[in-house]
Amino acid sequence: MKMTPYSVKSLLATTPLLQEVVVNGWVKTFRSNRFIALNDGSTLENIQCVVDFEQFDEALLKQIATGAALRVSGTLVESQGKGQKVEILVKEIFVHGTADPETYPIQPKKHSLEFLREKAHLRVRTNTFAAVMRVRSALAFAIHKYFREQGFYYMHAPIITGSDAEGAGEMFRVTTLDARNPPLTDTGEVNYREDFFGKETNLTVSGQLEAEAFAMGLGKVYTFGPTFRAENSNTSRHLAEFWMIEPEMAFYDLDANMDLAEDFIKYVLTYVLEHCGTDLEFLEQRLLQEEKSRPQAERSAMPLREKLQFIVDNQFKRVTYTEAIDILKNSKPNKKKKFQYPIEEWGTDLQSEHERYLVEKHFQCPVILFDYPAKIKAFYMRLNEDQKTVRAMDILFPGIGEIVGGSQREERLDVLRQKIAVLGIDEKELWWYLELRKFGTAVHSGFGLGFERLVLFATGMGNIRDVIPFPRTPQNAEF
RNA sequence: UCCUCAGUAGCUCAGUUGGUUAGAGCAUCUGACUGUUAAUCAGAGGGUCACUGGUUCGAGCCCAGUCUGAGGAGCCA
Repeated sequence: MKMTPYSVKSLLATTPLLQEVVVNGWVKTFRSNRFIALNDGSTLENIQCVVDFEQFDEALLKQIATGAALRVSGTLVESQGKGQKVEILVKEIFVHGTADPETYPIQPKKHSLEFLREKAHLRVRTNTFAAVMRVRSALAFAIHKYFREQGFYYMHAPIITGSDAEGAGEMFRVTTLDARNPPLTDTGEVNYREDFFGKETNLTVSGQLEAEAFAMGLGKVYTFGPTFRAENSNTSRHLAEFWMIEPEMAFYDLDANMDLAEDFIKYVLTYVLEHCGTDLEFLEQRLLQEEKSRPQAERSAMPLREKLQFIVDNQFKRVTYTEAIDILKNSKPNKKKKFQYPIEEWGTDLQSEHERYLVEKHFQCPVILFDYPAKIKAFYMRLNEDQKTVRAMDILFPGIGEIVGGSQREERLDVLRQKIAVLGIDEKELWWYLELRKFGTAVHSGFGLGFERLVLFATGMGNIRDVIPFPRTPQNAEF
């Protein structure tokens, strides 16, 4: 008898019953020497497989422990128990592979996220990580779906970059030179002319410059790929390798850019609310349990799904940097000197505590800050008429902080050259970027969205290392 | 990188003012039971108290250094 195996997900939705079925999966628990809870990753829920232990070899039953991989065949019937609608009356069990309970670390109990981080190769077998990774996959799909429906083209920006003027932090060097004995120039410097590319190269910190080039031909494009930052960042919001979505649109000004970013975020959150109900419900309960032990003030204001729905239903508040400074200046914590960095003058960058006050206390919803002082933002952002501010925007989310950073790009060649000169960047490094302004330049805009920060928000998880399969952080590239 | 906190059984954690043989739950093993939902009941095994050095008659507890982890800050997405 050869049958195509069912997924657990499809079995749980199967009617009518009394069919002969085959299913593969891993044992979650084996209760009373009779009930196997089997899961194959297709859904959070398990299929209960009922074994008449008198009919099976004792040696076989001993192999059925948490973590073992099985193929089970039998009859799908209505369950006599209360926890599930259907179950399989088992006729045959094949053990693909055992999992010795003495050494298998994922036992049916609560494990700390820190412990599971050290078992990243096994943690996807837990309910929490399987749910997070299914939501992550759905979000990635929704992103492509959204842009496709909006007439965007997906482009692949290079991972290895030769530009060192991107100004988005420390970079990882890419080289084939012998680290212990590199070729040197007459002046004793490392001679990169002898390196693979004949120049210094790094892993990309942003696909933006290349996306701008493509937007000026394809109109609307987006990148969605890995990004690398060699910053020594040790926080729950930073990774050395992460995934970023960077749309870039010709003929879009900053207002259109903000409209797109807001619509985009709402679309993908709506998608997971509609398609990941079971997983989100589980993650919501998990969060509720976790927060029970915390004081009221530190708990989430809303359950997870309600929070996501709230984001979808409400307009993001749009505030200029100048307005934000006024709000902060007149805020209670500033007057009572509660801020570690008091707001004194226009022109300084906002600290985390200021952003959190605006988002979590003052507006209590996502905030888009725009028109920042030119001197605290990157050289490629478009200068406003006031000559002081640039058309930059950051979207701030409760609990996450900055989830999007974007701008209208400086399309005027003379203005851009002047800014490059002031910053002391060599024009030769950006020759092709400047040519985009020389030939058929146009108003254009774009932004970058940190994918893991989006997953963090959508799943209610607290640490970015728990929403990416195998996190890379300073001093850690295991797996 | 800076600040703060932590490291005790496979896992989660308790361990009093420094005092004799370091405890619990889960997991494991043995037995009982068998329509269970992280099954239950009885018993058993399981420890270099992160590491190195110091103070003391005596250190899991005090001190110094190192390592690892977490939270916050900076950098940013």
